[in-house]
Amino acid sequence: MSTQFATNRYGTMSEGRVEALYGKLKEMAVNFRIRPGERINEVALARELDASRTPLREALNRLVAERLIEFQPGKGFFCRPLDPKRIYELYELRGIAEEAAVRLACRRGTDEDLAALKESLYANGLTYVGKTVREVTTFDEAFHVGIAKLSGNEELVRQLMQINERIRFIRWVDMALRVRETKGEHKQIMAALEARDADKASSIMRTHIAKRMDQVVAAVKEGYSSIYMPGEQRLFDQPIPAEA
Amino acid sequence: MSTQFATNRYGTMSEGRVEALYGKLKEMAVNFRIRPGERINEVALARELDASRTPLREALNRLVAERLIEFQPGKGFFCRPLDPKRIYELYELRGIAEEAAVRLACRRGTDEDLAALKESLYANGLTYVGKTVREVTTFDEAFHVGIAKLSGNEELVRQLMQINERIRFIRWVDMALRVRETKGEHKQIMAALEARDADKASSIMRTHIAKRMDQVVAAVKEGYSSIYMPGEQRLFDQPIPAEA
DNA sequence: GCGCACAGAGTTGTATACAGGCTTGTATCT
DNA sequence: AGATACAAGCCTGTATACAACTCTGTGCGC
Repeated sequence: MSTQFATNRYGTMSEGRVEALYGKLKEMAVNFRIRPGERINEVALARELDASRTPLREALNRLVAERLIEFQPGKGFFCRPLDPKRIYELYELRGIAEEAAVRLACRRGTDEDLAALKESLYANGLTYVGKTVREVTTFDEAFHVGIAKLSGNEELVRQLMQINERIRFIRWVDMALRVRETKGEHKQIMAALEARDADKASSIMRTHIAKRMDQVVAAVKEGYSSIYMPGEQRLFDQPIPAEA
Repeated sequence: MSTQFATNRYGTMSEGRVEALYGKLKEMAVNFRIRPGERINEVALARELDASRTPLREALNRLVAERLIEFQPGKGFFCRPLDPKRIYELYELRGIAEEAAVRLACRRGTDEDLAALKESLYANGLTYVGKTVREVTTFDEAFHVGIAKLSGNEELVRQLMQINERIRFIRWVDMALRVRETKGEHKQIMAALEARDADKASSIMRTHIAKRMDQVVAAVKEGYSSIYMPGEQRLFDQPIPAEA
């Protein structure tokens, strides 16, 4: 055999066409490459993604179940809207999941696990200057998911990741405003984890997440026109300047 | 117009074909009408449900995203297996969600809400004798979901319902063994709610759920042959006898 | 007897066609 | 001018066809 990974008929290795489309579409929906509430034209999208409508619709249906896409019988598929109430609820849910996760992590994470997490925190989080908002948010999410993984509960991890996908766009806005606070808070959480202090860890976690909720929701409420720039999302791709 | 609800081309009212199939399939998957791990034959299933493969597959894809059905590219769709670890994790996740829900319910539920919940508890829960396991489990779920609704967080409610679907089959087993304890525990939770005692309510909730986890998981581990009767699920449909 | 190769049937994967709604723009009427 | 009815075009919904792949069972060689 010439290559380690043979490609099958889909051109990918062992991943079905539907899964590939699903991945691309998820990225589009998460990032609001499709505008909030916008109707999806299946034929156009199929052409754009170089696929046929059948697998496209199958992938879209998965996203409907994940609530990244909405569906109205007879009307078709739509991008989910940016709804303040929903975002508030998702932040709250995220808080619930993360608080529980960090408690479980205190109890179940091995010392090696904690060391590895700390390592990655310091490796990734040494500085945010020069990184883009997207990058910093990726690190942030990875840290939180890393904690959740220490809980040992894969379903909890999956649920957290699913919530994250649904609010990631908003978290960019969030992060663009308050990058500078996260690093310190992460260190605090890490310290509480190392001390195996579940109460302290979860309480820091709670305020860490709650702090962000209100102002973000307020921003969305005021009309997302200010935070949602159709087409242009360059803000999130610009490097963060050094402190003033 | 003759009838209040006109039927459209799908034979249902304003519900698309995919949604109808989705509903039927969900029922089949939740109840393990399809056996755990069993491969699904699309043509046969389509004929059985009197549909074509295209919408059937769309519905199945939604269930894949909800983890009630699994999918392997090139192989097809399978019923999810009965996996002890997963069930343990889902029970744990359920505990997390319900604990948070009852805390929020203490804070946000109005007195009228609580009164209505209590009403339904006493209306439904006066006695379990003569009811089937399925019926009792339905009431039980309704009570718990009722609490979650008082949290005001629809996403939390939805998440709880989704977890419930994934463990409902197991909860029948559970319930068949310990119906007699639930009523009292529900009354205790209700009392703590009325006293607006979030700590007490959540702690009762925790033990209420945790109590069930271990033995259920043990039962699944021993091989689900004992709890899963292929074809026959009559146990769950038999009336519960009076106490010995 | 055991293993392997191969053939055939069966099943999945996807493109496509067509029917039926939905949407939108226009023209007409009030 | 504004509202409404209508018609044309567009888009969705699903059936079906066909290609590609998987699985099973048989027969052959060892």
